[in-house]
Amino acid sequence: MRASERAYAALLDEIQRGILPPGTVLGEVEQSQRLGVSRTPMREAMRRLTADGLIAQQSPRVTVVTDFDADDIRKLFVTRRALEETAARIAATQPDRDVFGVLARSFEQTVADDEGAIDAYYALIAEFDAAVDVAVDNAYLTQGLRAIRTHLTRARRLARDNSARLQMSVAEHNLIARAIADGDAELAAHATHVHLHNALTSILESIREGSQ
Amino acid sequence: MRASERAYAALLDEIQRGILPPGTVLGEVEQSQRLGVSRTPMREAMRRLTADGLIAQQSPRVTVVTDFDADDIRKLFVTRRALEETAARIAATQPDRDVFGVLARSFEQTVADDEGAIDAYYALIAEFDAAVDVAVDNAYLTQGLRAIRTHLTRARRLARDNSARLQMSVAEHNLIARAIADGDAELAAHATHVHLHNALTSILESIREGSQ
DNA sequence: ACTCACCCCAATGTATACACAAAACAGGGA
DNA sequence: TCCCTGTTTTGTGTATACATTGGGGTGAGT
Repeated sequence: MRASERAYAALLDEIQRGILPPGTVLGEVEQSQRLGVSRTPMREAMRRLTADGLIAQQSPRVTVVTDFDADDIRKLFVTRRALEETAARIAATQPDRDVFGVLARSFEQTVADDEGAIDAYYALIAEFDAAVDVAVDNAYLTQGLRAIRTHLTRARRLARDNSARLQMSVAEHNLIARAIADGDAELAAHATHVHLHNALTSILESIREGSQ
Repeated sequence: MRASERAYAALLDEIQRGILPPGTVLGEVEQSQRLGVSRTPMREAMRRLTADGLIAQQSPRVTVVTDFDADDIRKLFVTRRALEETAARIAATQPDRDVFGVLARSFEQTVADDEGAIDAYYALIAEFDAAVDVAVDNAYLTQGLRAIRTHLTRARRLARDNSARLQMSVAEHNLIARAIADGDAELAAHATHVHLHNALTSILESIREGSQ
């Protein structure tokens, strides 16, 4: 693996996990020494993170981890809704819908095991997202969704999901996947809308609780 | 201006204008010598263009200008519709709508001078886009729109606009701006949808004619 | 004549030295 | 004591040298 890529992956992970909290100053020399690469690949990694919006140049000399609060999450979900509703509609309209039938069945089975299945759940979501990316067959849309997901990971961390919400989320995804499999574009879009509304509500509530 | 930025701007412009057509191989050394910068800033510029989707690493050793055909334009407009309808809705919902009233009047006046006003027209569009960016106050949405506009410039070049279409486009923008100014979110969204439909149709037709 | 292996070359990836600029600090004057 | 100015320091921007890897070409062997 290339050094620039290692540096990018490492910083991305640390920002998403909150190990590098918002406002943290990232010096090129400091970070490159810490991660054992030279400045060149570190610069490349930091430019990528800047493009992603995870870090920003506060002034010509100081780069910091960008802020990410409840208001950002609301704005993120506005954009997410626009892209995912469109994606769901397209996925339901195109012919290769069999995968979503399989995914729907997977979601049904996931309902069974309720405890400690968080990782399995997120893995299934990732699989679903990947299937959507293939189905929409649209680099521009996929690119936008990828950006959203990058930030979404930060949001997920701020809000520890409770098991009840997870159960609901699985059921919602099941509905979306089934709607796509059935070729019902309207239902797929509306189910996506509802899912995102519930997810946002749950996240914001979880954050409000956490900050008390 | 920094060297990396000059290189980025130069390559971006050349790709958008078609001076560097799709498939053109871009070697780091070759391009850096041509533009009078060293490899380091040229690499940075090329990485940015890669993130933008304007160039791509075909293999580990060869980077080329990405392809951009009618099908790409269709996919671009699907994504554009999702983002711009959302943006229009938000702009119409928020309080600072006065600018759009001013813009609407500008569009009305632009209808008058029909010949050679292409540059003025595009300048006005850019002003409108900037106003939307401010109005939505959403970095994620703005970021997505920015990416779309980058590619849109390539589409515009493929399709030479005719004066009749320009007249219609101005009228459509006028309606959108007025709808936003009036706080009519639904009309703003639907007018945007119609505008994008017409714009796409016109572009695809223009390309079909050109390839004959 | 065709194929496979080895070598060479060319292009990218990385490290580092130098240039430049901005911010912090210290010193002196008001 | 505060402010202004000059200097020092520190960090980014750029150039270049070195490392590494992948591809192509040439040679020999079958």
